[in-house]
Amino acid sequence: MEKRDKILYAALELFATEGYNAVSTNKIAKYANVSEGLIFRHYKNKQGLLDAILEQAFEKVTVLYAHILMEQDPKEILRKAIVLPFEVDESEYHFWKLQFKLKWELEISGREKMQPFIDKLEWAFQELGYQEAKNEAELLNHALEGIAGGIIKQGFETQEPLKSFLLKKYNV
Amino acid sequence: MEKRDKILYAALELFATEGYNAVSTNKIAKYANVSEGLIFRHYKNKQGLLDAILEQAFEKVTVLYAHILMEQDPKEILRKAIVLPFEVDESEYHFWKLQFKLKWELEISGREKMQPFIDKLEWAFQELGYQEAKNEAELLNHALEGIAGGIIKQGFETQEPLKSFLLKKYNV
DNA sequence: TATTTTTGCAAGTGATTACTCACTCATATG
DNA sequence: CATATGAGTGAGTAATCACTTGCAAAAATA
Repeated sequence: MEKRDKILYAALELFATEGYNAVSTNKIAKYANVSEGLIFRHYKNKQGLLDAILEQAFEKVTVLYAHILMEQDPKEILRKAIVLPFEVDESEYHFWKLQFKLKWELEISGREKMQPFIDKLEWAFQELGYQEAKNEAELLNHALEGIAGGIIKQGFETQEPLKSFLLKKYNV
Repeated sequence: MEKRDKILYAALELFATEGYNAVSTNKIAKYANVSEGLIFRHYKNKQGLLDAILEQAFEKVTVLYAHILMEQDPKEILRKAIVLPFEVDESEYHFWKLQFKLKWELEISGREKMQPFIDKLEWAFQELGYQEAKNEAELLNHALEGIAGGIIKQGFETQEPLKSFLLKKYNV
């Protein structure tokens, strides 16, 4: 692995576990086994390093949601949406944790990227004859975000019962 | 207001808006119109200042949940729980935002304090004849946390429709 | 092979960090 | 009045912060 990437992944892991402001560039360098100056040769500054990480994260999110956004069967949309948080690859765990952390630490909303997903949920609920499709979509999204957060903070198993429960509830 | 309290409220506001690690004691002192040294006369260190804030926050949370924990009518429990996020006093806004921020920035769970509330929800669902009371309680809790977070980040109005929607959904 | 470009490091930079110290002042108590 | 005490300050402290510089080795290009 190139040192440039070692820096990025070290920063990702540290940012995700300790937070952006709590991690110094010196710490990143030591964790990546690299001189501190090299960070600034490859990235403009600390913020630029974070931007590079978020860009990669954005790609991963895009891929993850792609299957759902392409799906045409409303029931299948709901099923895939519910199952989604439970099928996040462990190797991408840090990316997800960082999303949640930054959402609050730096007030990076992430809402814009989610909107197409929520819209698709709304459409699915509409197709299935739900009266208040929009509210149903917002509510399910809240629940799924809560589940994802629960998985990140307390582990997989704690949220597992909610998966089958939701699948049953929405009959998918 | 005593300077000791001015420090506390200045720190609360700054921590809530910018985050714990992003705010220096120098900044707090200037914001509170106080010498930096005074912070450390009244509080052991920066962490001690945060602890004092959280202690006050804990009392507020306790009061807020007290009404629900004392309630005996299951329907009324659900109704009060759903309405709760919408009735947070604006003067306590910073306390709430700080809770969410610290939950992720410093990984302070807050789960322990919530557990009696979730248990009460479960009991209410059980009384109302719901099959999977525990899952219903966890799900509603996730939704309500999502709504509270939405109120804090995007404002009251954005979540308003979900209130009446939930009240209707649970028939309370 | 000669020359340029990229990659990398060690040792810096000034600014900022959390925190301490020596001290003054106001009030209270004997 | 004399003295003890706690509130308050402003100038420090060493450590750490994000970031820069000078220079060498390596790699790519000619």
